[in-house]
Amino acid sequence: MAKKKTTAKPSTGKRTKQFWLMKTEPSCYSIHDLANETTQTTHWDGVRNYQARNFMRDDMKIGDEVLFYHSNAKPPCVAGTAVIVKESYPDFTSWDKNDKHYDAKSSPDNPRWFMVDIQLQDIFEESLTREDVASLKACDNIELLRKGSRLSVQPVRKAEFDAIVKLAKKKGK
DNA sequence: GCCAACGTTGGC
DNA sequence: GCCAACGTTGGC
Repeated sequence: MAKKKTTAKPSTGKRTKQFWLMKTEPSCYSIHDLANETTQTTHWDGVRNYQARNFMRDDMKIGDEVLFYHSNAKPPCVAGTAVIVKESYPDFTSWDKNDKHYDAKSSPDNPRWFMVDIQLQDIFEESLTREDVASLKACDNIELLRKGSRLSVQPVRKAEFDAIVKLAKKKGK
């Protein structure tokens, strides 16, 4: 019989809530489309980038909060917030031959791509532009504004999330 | 529409 | 394992 390992750290209490930013092109799927869904919830299908997938598959937990970002918009902006309501499960659109993001290497038996469900939390009265975000001291190092950054699912620091929400409320007045 | 920055693919 | 070629992302 194997001896029990004693090196593992004990699991102590709750995980801290994490924050994310998820990009979508509003011409494809906007925050208003999310608002129009039954229970204002949708599954985040179509991500075909490993780093973004790994964040969804491994790190996103129910209750985590999300900045909802409109890319390729005029102007591109943070449009509101959402919350994770279902943790990762296979992206079934990946084995749908008629889907735009079909991947022959993904199958129900061996899924390659994963997604989560998000629910709308808030639509900002005034969206925040990249310039707005850049004006925040707390966002000096935000991934979104890093040169060359293209990740469609990315972690956000709590201080960044809070500062963005705060500015959105101020701007919306 | 342009194009810089990335990520993936595939020959070698 | 290298890296050129190609396709994609996304701001401007």
